[in-house]
Amino acid sequence: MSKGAATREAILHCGVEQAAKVGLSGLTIGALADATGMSKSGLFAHAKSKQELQLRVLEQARAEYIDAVIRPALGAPRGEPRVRALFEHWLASARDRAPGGCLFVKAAAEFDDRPGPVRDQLVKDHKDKDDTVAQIFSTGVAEGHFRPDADPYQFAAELQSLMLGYFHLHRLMHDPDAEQRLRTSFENLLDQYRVK
Amino acid sequence: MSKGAATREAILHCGVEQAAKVGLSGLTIGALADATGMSKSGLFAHAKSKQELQLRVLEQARAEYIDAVIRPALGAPRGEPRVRALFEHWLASARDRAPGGCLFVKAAAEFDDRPGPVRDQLVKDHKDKDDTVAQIFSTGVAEGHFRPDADPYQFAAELQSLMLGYFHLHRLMHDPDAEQRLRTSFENLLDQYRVK
DNA sequence: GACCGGAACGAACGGTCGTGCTATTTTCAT
DNA sequence: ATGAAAATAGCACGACCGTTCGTTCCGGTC
Repeated sequence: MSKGAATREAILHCGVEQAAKVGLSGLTIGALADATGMSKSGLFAHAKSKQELQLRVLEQARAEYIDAVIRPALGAPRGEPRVRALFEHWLASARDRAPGGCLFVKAAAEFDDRPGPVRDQLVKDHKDKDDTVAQIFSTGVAEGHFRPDADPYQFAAELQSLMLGYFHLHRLMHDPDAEQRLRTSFENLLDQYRVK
Repeated sequence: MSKGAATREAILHCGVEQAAKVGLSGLTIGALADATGMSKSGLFAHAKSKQELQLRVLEQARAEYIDAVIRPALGAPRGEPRVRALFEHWLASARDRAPGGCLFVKAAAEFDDRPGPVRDQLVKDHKDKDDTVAQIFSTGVAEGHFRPDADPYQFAAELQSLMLGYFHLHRLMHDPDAEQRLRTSFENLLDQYRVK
């Protein structure tokens, strides 16, 4: 790997970390330069603009999420086990990411009212994730684990809601019961969709 | 009402509006001064610091939330009707607040990793809200509408999750089905807790 | 050894931020 | 009507923002 590519990777890694703490808007060129031990201008040369940097960081976060959550889940057996694997990896990646919560949650709150390329990319990423979750759930329907009349996208939306609630309880409220509450809700959710 | 109190009220009203768009951190003295037709220093004189301004805006938003959601809900008959009233007013205040979503949602995402008075106040406000929701739900248990072994705070957490999910779908994804999905989830939630 | 292209640096720019200080205007009780 | 008090404006500051520019350093090529 060339020198430039290596530092660019380091920059993005630090960028995701910092953005998870202070958001994509709070992400600052100077602070990121300090964190990577570079000069502001040296770092800036790797991204033509701050917006470009935000998009790159978002792309990196997406890749990390896929590696940590989606891909491992797809390794589990089709149907409910795969849905459970998705849940467990999602929860683990959310719980253990310290400090700073999920970058996507923060970015979603930041950009839901700011049109532009960053927002567009964010919407696209979330759509992709919803598609994937819905498709994973569908294998559960095909396997006969879940009711055939279930709406996979309704499930995806409800699972997303639960995760958002968990983030809220865990990161803002520092509620020690956050994980237990999430697990309870998740089991209830599965019960709802399971074939009786 | 004295002149000063009037403008202070106008400032806070504009402040809540602006903070709902760009967040409590994105809230800027200069922009707020422009919005209210004042000079930066003139407006600044009303708040000793930006942090103080953030706290005042938060206080104002809390008051508006109580007026728009909590108080009307408490006017409904005890039990499930009151829970439903809470839900409807909450949804209405979230749906019709345009533009900019719920200030508390944005602020929660912004400050979950920034210790300080603002975060403390935010946690306190959310705790108060959870207490109120749990207590409203409890009247449903007392009335025999909900299962006596139900955990009111689990219900509060799940309702909060649903609202967060709705915000996500509605404000970021612009999903036209957001409200329908929320209503479906809410009915499922009530079913879960209802006495069979 | 001369040369070259990429990588990083330091300094500086224009702009905006929050925040003080000092006038000036406006309000209001007497 | 008048004088004290409150409200607002004007101005300047230091800090930090994203961005640009010229320069330097370093590894590989002829």
